[in-house]
Amino acid sequence: MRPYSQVIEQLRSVGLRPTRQRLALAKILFEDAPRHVTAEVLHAEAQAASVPVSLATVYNTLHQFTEAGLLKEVVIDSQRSHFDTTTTDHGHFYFEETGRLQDIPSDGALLAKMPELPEGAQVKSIDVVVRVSSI
Amino acid sequence: MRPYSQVIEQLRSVGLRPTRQRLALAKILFEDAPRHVTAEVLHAEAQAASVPVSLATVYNTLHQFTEAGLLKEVVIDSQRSHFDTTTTDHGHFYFEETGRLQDIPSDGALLAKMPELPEGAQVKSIDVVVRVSSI
DNA sequence: AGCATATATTAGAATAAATATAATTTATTG
DNA sequence: CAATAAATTATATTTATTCTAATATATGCT
Repeated sequence: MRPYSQVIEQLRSVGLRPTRQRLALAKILFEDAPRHVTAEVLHAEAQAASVPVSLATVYNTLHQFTEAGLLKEVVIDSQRSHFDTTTTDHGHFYFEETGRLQDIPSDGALLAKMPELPEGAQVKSIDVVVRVSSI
Repeated sequence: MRPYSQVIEQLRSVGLRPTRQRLALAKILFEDAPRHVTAEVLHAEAQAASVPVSLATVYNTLHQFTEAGLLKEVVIDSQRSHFDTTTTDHGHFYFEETGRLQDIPSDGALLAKMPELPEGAQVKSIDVVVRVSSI
């Protein structure tokens, strides 16, 4: 069993050293993926798992993992950043009461047709958020 | 010509007094609608139009107008809030280089099918953001 | 292995958007 | 026009995030 070898390889392939902190955060993030985290949540979970990692490193790591294609940033509210271990195209349910995120199966929220793009524009991503209330 | 009477009525109907500041901000917002603003932009435009209004009031007003259904909040990036004078359902193009927002005509980004909702959940809104780059 | 160096991590300071506070001003109602 | 309820304001505060510069760690070379 080489539990980290895959992540180590992925990190190396994007020029990131497999440090103790990055590996520990990767473990938390991916061992029960798919999941969604904020920086604060990930930091708290690291502390709880006795992994001493600073909040600055959590932020750095989330952004580096996102650049490396291991995570995807999900824009849900304008006040905190959310990251998703599922990097393929898909939408999200956002539960307003709890703040919880849930993936929408990829066939469940496709656009009926691609809107006409302004001249010269190139699509970077299509983000779909279905805000739901449980009340 | 009673340029404000419609806004005054709308404010009254939601229990908001038609103050000098609210009317001035409404004028800026709606006289060349449809448009999108952030709090900072609206504040700057008010100053430029010699309407002395504090940033706190701009924030209050944007939220009150949103509650009243005169504006719609658009979540584009996690760091500043955007507001849209168009309150009907529609998506947005977001130009990454310039930060500019552009409405997608309502027939241009409809979901192919409504994703299956979790039990007891009620849809509040469906937000579609197409991030585009001009490079 | 040991050393040099490039890269990471960290605590803490700094920044920026947004909200809260409490005093003052303004709009409404009688 | 007075009473009062609501709104505005300057300022302080909060919160998420980024920056900084010092320290620590990983890597490559011998």
